[in-house]
Amino acid sequence: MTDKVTKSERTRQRILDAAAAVFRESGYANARLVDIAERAGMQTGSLYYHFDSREVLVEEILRLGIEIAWAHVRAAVDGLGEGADPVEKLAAAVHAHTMAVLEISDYASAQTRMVGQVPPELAKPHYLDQRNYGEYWHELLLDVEAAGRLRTGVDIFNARMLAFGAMNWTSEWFDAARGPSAEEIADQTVLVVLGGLLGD
Amino acid sequence: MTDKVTKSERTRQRILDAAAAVFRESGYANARLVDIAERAGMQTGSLYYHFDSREVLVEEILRLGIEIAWAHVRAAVDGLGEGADPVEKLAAAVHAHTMAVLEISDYASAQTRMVGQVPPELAKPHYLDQRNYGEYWHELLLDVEAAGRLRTGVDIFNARMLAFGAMNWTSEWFDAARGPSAEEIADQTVLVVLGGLLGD
DNA sequence: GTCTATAGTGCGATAGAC
DNA sequence: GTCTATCGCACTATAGAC
Repeated sequence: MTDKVTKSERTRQRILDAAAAVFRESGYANARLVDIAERAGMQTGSLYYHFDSREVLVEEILRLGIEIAWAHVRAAVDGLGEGADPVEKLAAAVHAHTMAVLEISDYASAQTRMVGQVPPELAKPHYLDQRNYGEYWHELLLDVEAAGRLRTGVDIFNARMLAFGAMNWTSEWFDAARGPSAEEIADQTVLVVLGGLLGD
Repeated sequence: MTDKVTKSERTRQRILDAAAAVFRESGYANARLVDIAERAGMQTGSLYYHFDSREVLVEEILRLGIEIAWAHVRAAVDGLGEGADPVEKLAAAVHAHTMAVLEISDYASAQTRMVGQVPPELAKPHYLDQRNYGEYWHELLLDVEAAGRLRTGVDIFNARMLAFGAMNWTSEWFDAARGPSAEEIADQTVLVVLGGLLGD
């Protein structure tokens, strides 16, 4: 009847955090369990007390990556209030998603990096998460379209995918040590993506 | 004194083509030499007569991927004539690069897919190719800027990277079997990317 | 040049002590 | 729960026949 988390649960979380960081950094192919274990402060074999396989670790991170990014996006959009301008909502969403990928969450970053690399058996259970998150964005864009602000001739599906490309690719070229900050990149992404999708 | 290519050279080319197709399809991690050999119509061990290792195969494909995409882009841009509008040149470049990635070349597609997945030792020799191609795009954008057509407040480096994101990510969602054709996607990419980078 | 057979290796996974 | 030790597999890579 206490809400204190068990030691096991905390360790499990520590492993997940370590795995997200390692997968973010090394990608799906090059991340080894020994790296994850080391970062979590234990031996490789010990991981198996908490997770059945490398695969379930990957699945969990993919799932949480979308969940966390989505939560940040939704918070930013909802923070504008119910009747906000659809264009402002879209801007908030682009900014929040980009920040989640670049700086806020190793999970979100690892998800975008890994999603195109994992074998089909692992990708398949993840499709539903992607669909749901995509559906959320689809509705943001439908509102923009209904307001007559979508660029003429642009299909709403293509628009979404091109926007995701610009946003998700930022993690490929963002370098925390040099160059523009995450915040700057997120601002620029808003500018360019909205410029691309809106107006005429 | 004949320009007839040797059998060995043709076989080497066949292996490269097979490898580009397999790497494009499966990504760096999941592409096995046995898949490549099978597609090239030989046994795994036979590959080693032509290539010293899997690594050099990957390096070659990364290099050729940029080379081929670049050649298509340059041809499209040059086809407009010397004094063409910088904006038209950019549009031609975006269209050509996207088409190269989506449909024209397994090498170009494999390059964009693998470049973020390969271990650092393999990525490093590839940096120079990326730099040179990036420099070409940088100059295209400088001309757009000089013509006063670049969107106010957009940094030219960020602009380039965001454009590459939109273009390269298309291969993640393009499905030749269903949905919009490569040509349609390339057209839409031109519309959105130019909308994002230009005007105000 | 290509084959078959096999050596070598890196890493995920398991077993059993503590 | 975590450790050490080791198994087993899936590859890459090599050797030698043809």
